[in-house]
Amino acid sequence: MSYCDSCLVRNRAICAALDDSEIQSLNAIGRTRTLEAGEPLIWEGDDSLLVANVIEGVLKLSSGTADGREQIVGVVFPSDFIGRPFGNTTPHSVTALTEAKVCVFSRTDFDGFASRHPALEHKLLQRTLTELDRTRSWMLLLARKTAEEKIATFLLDMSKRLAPTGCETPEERPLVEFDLPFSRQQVADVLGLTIETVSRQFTRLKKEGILDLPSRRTVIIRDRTALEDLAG
Amino acid sequence: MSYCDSCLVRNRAICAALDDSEIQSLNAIGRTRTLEAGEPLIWEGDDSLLVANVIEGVLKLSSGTADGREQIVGVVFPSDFIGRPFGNTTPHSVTALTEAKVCVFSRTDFDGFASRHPALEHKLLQRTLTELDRTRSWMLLLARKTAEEKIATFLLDMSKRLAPTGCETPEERPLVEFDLPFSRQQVADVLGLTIETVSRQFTRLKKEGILDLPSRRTVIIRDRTALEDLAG
DNA sequence: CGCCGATTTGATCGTGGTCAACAATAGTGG
DNA sequence: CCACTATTGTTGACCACGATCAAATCGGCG
Repeated sequence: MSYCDSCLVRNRAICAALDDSEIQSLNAIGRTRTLEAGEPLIWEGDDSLLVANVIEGVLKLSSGTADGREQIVGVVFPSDFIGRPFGNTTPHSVTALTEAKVCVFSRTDFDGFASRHPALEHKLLQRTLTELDRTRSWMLLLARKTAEEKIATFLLDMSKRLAPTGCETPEERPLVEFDLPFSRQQVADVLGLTIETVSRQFTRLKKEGILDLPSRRTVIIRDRTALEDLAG
Repeated sequence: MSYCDSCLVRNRAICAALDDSEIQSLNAIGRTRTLEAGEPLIWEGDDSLLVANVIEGVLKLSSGTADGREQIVGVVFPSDFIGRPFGNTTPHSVTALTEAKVCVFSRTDFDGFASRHPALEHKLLQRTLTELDRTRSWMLLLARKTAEEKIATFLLDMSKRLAPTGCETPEERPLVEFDLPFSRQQVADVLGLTIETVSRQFTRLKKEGILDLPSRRTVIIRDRTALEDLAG
């Protein structure tokens, strides 16, 4: 009996490329692991020993300078793939933002398995290409957008990516109300801002009636159109 | 007889995954194209009709906001892959920075070919993973580094990536003198700065004796260690 | 209730952007 | 070959956005 049978992301993660017997063999080399909010899974610069699929929760990929400046370079959600296959070092840290469940593999085991299953590699390639597109778009935001535009873009992005994946794609059903899996500091680290600037922008959007912020992490989008205009 | 036989990047591009007979079939669906400096190959948001390998020259991937702010989100060199396979739209423009030669394929032809040649997809996956790592590192630069650090990092990166690829990897033999394939405006567009700031930083590095700038695009690194210290 | 970390708010500062003038270079045609 | 122009790059003065420093407030938890 395979754990994968009951896996929440069985049909969305790269595993969807595999049939039942193949899933069995993949299951044999993987194991699930639960992480608490704030718990690290991979450290920047470490040997690349692990890869994983996200089953539940949200994790950040981050990178920092020698003198302590930090930047979140990616955020991963259920069904996303984590880690650096076919390479010796992981260039970014991976840390859970919420309580999370991941399905981890030894990198070398996974590399071998992937090499024997082209359909899996194909899924991984598609996923990686999509992630590269998203990352490049984020570069435009980091380099050229104002603080206000950054915040607006970020909130719209989160309202889409946090939406439960049902029959329709998330893009079609963005959330109106959601809890950010980020502290103010982490929002700042995603957008290349400081915590104070993030805070000021949030309160401004609230004052203008575009948002409601009933608790520290809860966001309600009152006027999506206005937010889209601000996103630039 | 295959054109690929004489291809300069035959053993470095993803084509290296293919044997002679496979190269023949790939050759049958591709053609080479020459681009002049400044000539566009793909427009942002267009249907993804083309993919390509870079044979000679340097090209930029760029993205812009509605109101005209531009950001260069990637720079590609000989043997690099261009375009968005397995997807309907190319999210970024591709434009030649120098005179360039590329080997172009219809995206659908390429998709089909790749699906039948897992070794090719594997190479493409590796390349995409590496590019994603590089792009994420660049996010840290865009979001957190000062203008001086950006310029220093950029020049060091170029001194490595413009180095001719011989037996040793480029990383081991960075150039001391090279011609930038970028105008000042384009350097600004890579680093998320303005042309004036770029110009000021260049003259400052020259005054401090770290660089020589004998002509508009020529850079000579006089003190690499100092530059590395500035890169942060 | 009282403590501690997270967040908000306020005051001030500095980097890099903006606007403007000027200089150097490349390109063009007589 | 040189004048003339167009383009690109440099330099200067000033400004604004977001950073920094500092203090107050909120909220969760014992």
